[in-house]
Amino acid sequence: MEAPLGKSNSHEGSEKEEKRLVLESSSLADHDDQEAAGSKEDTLLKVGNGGSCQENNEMKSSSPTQKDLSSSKQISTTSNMKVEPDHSMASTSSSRKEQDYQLESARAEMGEVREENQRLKKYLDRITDEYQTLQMQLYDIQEKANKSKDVTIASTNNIYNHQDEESEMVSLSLGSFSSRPKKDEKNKNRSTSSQGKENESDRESLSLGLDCKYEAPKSSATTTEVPLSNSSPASSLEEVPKEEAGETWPPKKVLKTARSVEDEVAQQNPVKKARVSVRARCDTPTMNDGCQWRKYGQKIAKGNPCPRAYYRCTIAPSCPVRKQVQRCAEDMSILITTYEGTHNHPLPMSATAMASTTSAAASMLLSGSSSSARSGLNPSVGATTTAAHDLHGYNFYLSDNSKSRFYIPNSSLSSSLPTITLDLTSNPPPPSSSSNPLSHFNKFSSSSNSSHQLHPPTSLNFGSNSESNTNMSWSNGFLSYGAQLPPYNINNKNQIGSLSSLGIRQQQQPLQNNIYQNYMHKNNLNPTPPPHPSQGASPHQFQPDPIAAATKAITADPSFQSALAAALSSIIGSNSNVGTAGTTGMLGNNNNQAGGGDNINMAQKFKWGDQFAGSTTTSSSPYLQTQIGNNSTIGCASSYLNKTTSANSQPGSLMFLPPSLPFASAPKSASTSPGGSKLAMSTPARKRLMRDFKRLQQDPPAGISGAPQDNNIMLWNAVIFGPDDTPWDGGTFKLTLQFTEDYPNKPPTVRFVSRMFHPNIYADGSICLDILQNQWSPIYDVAAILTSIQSLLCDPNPNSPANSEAARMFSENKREYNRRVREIVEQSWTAD
DNA sequence: CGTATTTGACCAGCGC
DNA sequence: GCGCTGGTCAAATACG
Repeated sequence: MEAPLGKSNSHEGSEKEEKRLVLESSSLADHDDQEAAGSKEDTLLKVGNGGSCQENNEMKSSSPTQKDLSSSKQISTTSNMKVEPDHSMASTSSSRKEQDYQLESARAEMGEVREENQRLKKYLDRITDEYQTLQMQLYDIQEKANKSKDVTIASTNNIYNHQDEESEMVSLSLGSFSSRPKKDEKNKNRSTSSQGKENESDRESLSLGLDCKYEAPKSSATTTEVPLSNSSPASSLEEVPKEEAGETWPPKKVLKTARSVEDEVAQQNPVKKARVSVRARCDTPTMNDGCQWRKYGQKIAKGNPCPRAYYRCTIAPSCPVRKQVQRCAEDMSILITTYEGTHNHPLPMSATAMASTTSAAASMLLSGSSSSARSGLNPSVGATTTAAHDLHGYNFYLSDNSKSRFYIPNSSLSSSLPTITLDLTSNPPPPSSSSNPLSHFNKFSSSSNSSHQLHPPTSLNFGSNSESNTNMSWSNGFLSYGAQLPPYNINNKNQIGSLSSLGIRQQQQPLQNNIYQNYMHKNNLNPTPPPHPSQGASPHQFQPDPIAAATKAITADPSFQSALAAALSSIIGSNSNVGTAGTTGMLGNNNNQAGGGDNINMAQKFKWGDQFAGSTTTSSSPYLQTQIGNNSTIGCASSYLNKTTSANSQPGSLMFLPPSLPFASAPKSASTSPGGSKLAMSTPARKRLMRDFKRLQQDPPAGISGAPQDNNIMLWNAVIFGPDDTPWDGGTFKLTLQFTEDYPNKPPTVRFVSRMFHPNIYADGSICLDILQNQWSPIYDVAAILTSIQSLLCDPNPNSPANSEAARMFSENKREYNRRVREIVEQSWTAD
């Protein structure tokens, strides 16, 4: 791969043109491209020594990096053209004419390629449309079926299921351009034992996406199929925007109605299942993943003194999804939740994040399996997709029990299903790899001792060439696979797993507490969470004046009334929650009853909430963003999100305390919030902002308040309270956040309205903060932004001053700096 | 009293 | 074939 790349570097211009063309093609083509690229490499290597003529640049454009379905055509063209220079160098105008002719023909070829790309694009669009149509039909059918729960539905169920399967297949085929063959397969298989055949067809469809030549020879009843994964990796990329649009995951989940016996057998057929295991630090018996679960069993598993609990999804009586929950034997603070199966019902908002994540993870697992199977056929490309993966910034690795089966498509053991693990407990890379420049984001790592070691470490960039890719992590993503890393790193206290969009607050809190405790430990502070205005029965006793002043300041400004309204309603409505939060640092909403039924209720209370596919925490804050250690390399102040090891980091007290003034948990407020019908939410950005807003309400970081303006969700007003026990203590600082339709792909423009004196805040209120600029990631939501800014207040970076005076003062005369800050704080009380 | 959880029994798959 | 293990079921129990 490298050699041809190097050779083609001299033709970057033509490459760009070619890439432009290529970008139009579906990402699914990539699999084929890689193989095609491989052959191209050979060609280039053979003929590429003939020097390079400018005239031929266009024709040499078929670099290995290009992605085009019709690259094979170009290969021949390229090779021909590459040979040409040898002649041209030795001859004169006659050969030049020949070159021109070749150039013309090459251009013609490119035109054909463009047309072919267009055709493929249309084909993809059509498939997508069909898929959406099927979705709609499924919804209708399910609604009818639910209304008339009649036994006779059993017969029609087959039809529905078939349609569901088709839908599922379509979704799987979105990336493979193989829906038609699949449908044929379905028809063929309809009359027989549907499950195995379905597997086969699914398998084929998936394999087509990876390697058209691959045939699952042992597939029928022994192939692994991932009900969790309704999306191929490629479609996953596309799904994220859809998910933002609130219709991806639940709809994709097959909406099977009353489960027939066959279906039941099928669903429980281990052959069909893959598992997604989530490791997370959690103090509670189960993670709150937004779903409603019922415990149906408990068992002591071998090698672990902690019992393993078995849960099944009870959102829908027919839902086949089950999960196992068990404490990690090595570290009791880690909860291992293993999901299995596919929800066959729409999910509550709060559950979609985990569901989509596990779905994508399982999808990757499947794709890895497929590719690995294929690798046997074509080892040169097999490694490209066989890997642990990174999704949404989480650590993925293949579990040990999958090491033998993950790569063997015909696994049939229920006890050792293909499993992919999301490690949310810490960063997997060991210290030796911590300096890896790719470690900006959490990476996939294959499990230790697994056969993944067969694949050398490398990286893939998924879709990073597409700005339109709204997938939070793909666009950032390096896929580091084959890394010979331990599956998880429990002991690395400085590395905190990234848990952003899983919607698991229970996971977050312990992690946050870790951050907090780390901070406290580093600073020799009493780990007891500092008091906070809203905490306890007499919250205001601590700082009555600042809070009163803050309230006055806020109320004085009509533009912040929405934020205030939300805050007040949350206070009124969340006393109990705050009370339960107590000193544990847990947020009030965390009901860890094995179900999260409360979440569901809450989600249902949000009438508008169901329109969101992602949970309110799908975009939850990247509190746990892996520390990068690049503070000094960034022009602006580095967010605490990026430097969890910073000794000067923001006290976690505010973050990890029970919610303060801001919305504690107020479903009630949702109906009265600006998030109602007033706010148009037709675009992904708006929908995402609504989710951010809801999350701010449900799970507000302490000391932060924010809300969109009444008639413009793209413009938010926010208030940040100065962190306690800092010179900023008691300050109430107003900000505006101006979002664009590119959000969350692009950061909002954040500006302090209140007058500030801070090394990283310009005179006009704009903020020099890395995550608002070059370190922005779509996983950051409003809460994360505000929390970062809040953290920035007492953790400035004087090396990249936006306010040179403040920076100098901060560095040279801290006393005077603090005095100026206090002035600002006092001004914030009376500011307009 | 309805619902959720617990717990022992049962079953299936796998390895020896 | 037997034992081990994982997974599920369902009666018993606990809880609100």
